[in-house]
Amino acid sequence: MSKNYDAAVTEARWRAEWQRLHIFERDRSAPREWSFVVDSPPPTVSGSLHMGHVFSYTHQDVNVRYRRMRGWNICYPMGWDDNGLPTERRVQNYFNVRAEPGVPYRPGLNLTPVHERKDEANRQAQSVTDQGGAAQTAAASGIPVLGAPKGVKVRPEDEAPLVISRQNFIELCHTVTAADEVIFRDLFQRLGLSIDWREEYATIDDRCRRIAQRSFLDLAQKGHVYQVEAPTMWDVDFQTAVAQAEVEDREKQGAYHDIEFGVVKLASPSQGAVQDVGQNSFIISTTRPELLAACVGVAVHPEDTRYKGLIGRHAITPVFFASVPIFASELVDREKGTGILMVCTFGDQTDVVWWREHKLALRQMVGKNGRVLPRTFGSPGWDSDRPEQANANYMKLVGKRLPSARAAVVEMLRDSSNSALSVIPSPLQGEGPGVSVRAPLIAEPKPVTHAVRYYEKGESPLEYLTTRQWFVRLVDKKDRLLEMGRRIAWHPDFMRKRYENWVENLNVDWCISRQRYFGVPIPVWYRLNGEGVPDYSQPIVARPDQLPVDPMTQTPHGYDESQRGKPGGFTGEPDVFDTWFTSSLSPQIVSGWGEADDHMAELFPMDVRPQSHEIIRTWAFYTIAKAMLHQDDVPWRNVVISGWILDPDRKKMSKSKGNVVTPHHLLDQYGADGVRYWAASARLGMDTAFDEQVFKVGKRLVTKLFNAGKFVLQQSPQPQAAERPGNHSSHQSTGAGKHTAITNELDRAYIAELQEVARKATEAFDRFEFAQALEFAESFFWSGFTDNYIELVKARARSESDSAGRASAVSTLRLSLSTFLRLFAPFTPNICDEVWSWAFAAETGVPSVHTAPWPNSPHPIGETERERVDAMPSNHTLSSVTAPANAGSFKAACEAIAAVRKAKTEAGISIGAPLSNLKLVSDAPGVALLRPVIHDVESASGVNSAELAGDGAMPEGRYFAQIIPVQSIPTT
RNA sequence: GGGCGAUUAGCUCAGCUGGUUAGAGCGUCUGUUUUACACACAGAAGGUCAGAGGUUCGAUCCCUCUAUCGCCCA
Repeated sequence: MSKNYDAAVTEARWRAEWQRLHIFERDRSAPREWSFVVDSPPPTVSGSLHMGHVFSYTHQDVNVRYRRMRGWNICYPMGWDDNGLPTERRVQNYFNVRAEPGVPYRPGLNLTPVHERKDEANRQAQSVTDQGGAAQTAAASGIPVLGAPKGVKVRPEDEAPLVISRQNFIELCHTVTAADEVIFRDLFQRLGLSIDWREEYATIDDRCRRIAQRSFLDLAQKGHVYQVEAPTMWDVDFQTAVAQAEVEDREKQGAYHDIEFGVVKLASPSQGAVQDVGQNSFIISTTRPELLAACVGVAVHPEDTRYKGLIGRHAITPVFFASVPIFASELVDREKGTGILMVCTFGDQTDVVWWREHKLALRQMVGKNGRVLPRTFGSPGWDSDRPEQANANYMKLVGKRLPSARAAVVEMLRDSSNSALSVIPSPLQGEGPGVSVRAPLIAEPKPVTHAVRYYEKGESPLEYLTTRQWFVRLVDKKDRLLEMGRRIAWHPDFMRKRYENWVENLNVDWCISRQRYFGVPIPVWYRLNGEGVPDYSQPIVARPDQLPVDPMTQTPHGYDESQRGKPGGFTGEPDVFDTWFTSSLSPQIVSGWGEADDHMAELFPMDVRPQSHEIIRTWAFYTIAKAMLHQDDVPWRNVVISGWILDPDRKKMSKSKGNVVTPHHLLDQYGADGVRYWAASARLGMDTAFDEQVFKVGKRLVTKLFNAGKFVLQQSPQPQAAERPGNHSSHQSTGAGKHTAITNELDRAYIAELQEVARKATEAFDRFEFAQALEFAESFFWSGFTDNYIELVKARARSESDSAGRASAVSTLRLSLSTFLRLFAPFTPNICDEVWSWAFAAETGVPSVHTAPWPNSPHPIGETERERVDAMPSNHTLSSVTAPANAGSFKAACEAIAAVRKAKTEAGISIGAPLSNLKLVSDAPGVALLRPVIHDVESASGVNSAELAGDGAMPEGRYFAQIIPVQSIPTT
């Protein structure tokens, strides 16, 4: 035993030891009722590692380690969520490449990452300039290239991206994610997560691809998926559809543009011209003037008296002179803007609803890349009363991105010749151009802050584009989804509400297709007709025995590769699944659903899903949906929600704010145990401000365990025995039965309290409230054990005369240490196993504390566990100790010694100073309680014999100490 | 605008089913080198439990309203 604890060395040793002992490995033959199955959400490895990962993944492990000690057969796998947009983005930036269809595959393509190319260029620059500072500046801003004309700088990231094939691009994605996985695996292992690494998977590997495609086949067979060309939320930068769950609102600065529309006069008023109040124009207020060319209607509230007369008539748009219907809808917000609004293809979700309900025209002016498409007014679907002027105006927009298109439209709106009223015949003003009318933009734009929808990972506002997409039908299954939510126990319970709110508000089906390369392919092909046009109405779905399949490189049954893309042949579906489509299958993946080694019967539904609250509406929701559609069951029985780590100002940590804390320096400084303590001390579901002080507390606990362990094992039950650990066979008994050595009243009373602490910690753990369990164990360890019990029995544990009392004290110290090591093992696994290994491993025959029985296992979960608990020697079993005569004996002794300490402090003498006289005053019951344990109080006080007075009135505290110190202590 | 949560010591947080004088750690102040530990120990100061009403014999806790903060959704 060394003087100080070296966390880094010890933790590395135990990580290796746990692997060697195979203690994290699931017993694959164990029955379902003894198994505890964890559905750990596979992290997205292309994201940055932060303390949030450490936080919530530690929560999982703490619960898992507890359950393992209770004797459950643990299934704790880990996967990596590799596919998706973030990976592609990383690969694009990392190698400066772009994939394009039709580019030939280059086998063995070996690319240097951009930053390495920069380093290389930097080295060359350094050798030329020979100036460190200059080279650094060059590396940051651009570096001179050898052979290039002087002063010309080329940055690798400024070079045009290398265009590569789909297959090469996918290979690069695999390369990058494989490297990312290593980083995550290292962190998780360093944290000491007790994962069964034999079960490691990646959502992009063959097995997961097969299961994801099997999921699609099952949904197709059950009629839950469909394909349709429909307006879908679309990210113009990434050029892909996004699902409702991936959308977030951002408060953005915009402006209301007040634009005057014209009203077409009633052609043949049935009731005469009487009620034509002469309203030949109205003002709409819009934040999206750039969509004016896509205007297909005007909506007003049916009860809005201001516009009632307009319903059923037609409006004329300025600039493009299109005639569009004016209709009534309850969905119009009368308070917003002027209460009358233009309906476009498509400004938002409501436009889509109106387009469907009122059978409006479709004027798609925004392309998939977010630029304005070429269109011709005057052609079918693009009516205009003045096509030449409309087209001249529209030409100024074509090819522009939407922000600059907006500026251009606003300019046109300032031009009075673009007024809608200029084409409306007016009895007063005549008709046609040349009539003096005002500009359609009747006022300067009014700045406004409003919510704009973005893809959560995107930087341009989402557009609604009509594209062909695959969907899973969920909107018609809300009731069943809610029922599934009710069948799951949520911890804390109020988190269920978030799920329910999400389901209740669901209004579009789950769009599962993504226009990406790196992902699981949608396993379908389409027949091509004689003109080579795909027939989307009857997709060819892959056969089960083909999975996993890539329709872009493999062929459907009955076709061969030469027919690809040919008239009468076939074409492969180029799209891949939404990431959630695969990652929502983690319970099925771990259980091997439909695989040769199908373990659904042993592992499904799973016991617990640990996760944080921001993915309730996405990950948890989709996982519940999948289990419902495939297995008609819940995916798990419990969901345990971790909160968030906020920065010290209680703000959400984010890369853009630059307030993200990464874990590695904290692991170096406080050890895995210290970091785990920090994570485990947070209440379930609660967001917590990052506070480095808490790590310090964790490290303190580790040190204290080390020192307490050292002290306890240095005590010998017999005066003559050698002072070394492990030599305690004399009082050791094995198997169930009574602990014969612990006879002293104080010791028994102390053990009774420890037993109560263990019981409370166990109950807290069973509710997944690990922080409470830690709190119970920690406070009693510190104040009950180290500050008081050890101090009270120190003298007796070394007594040369009272051998029974000494044996009792030492046995209690050891049983107590054994108990605490097990209570803390889920939280600080390294130090606990280290101290356990000093003596208890050999003594109990249990090599790791993590496989020792939990100190409070009243109801073993099976025969194996019953045997394991029974095999524990009685000197490691709390329940083997005889109950005390008075339950309060220990507490009384603690209060008495506290009174003595207080008196000593007030007298200004050392806490260890001997006393010549001690009088303890209390009431009669207090004295009676204290009398049986007074000897330990006396020795801890430094007095030979104390006087007990039972007639005192106690203003505060139960005991009051009157002391006379030993006046002069001879110095030695 | 709707939903959920939070507000307790200078800071980070506990506080169970309503029940003596509201707790812990950190920080602060004072003291102690004591043989497991100075990464320790002992003692102390520090609170109108966000505010206002209500229910109750009794409210940090239950109810209503208000304020502030956070998240989610429109």
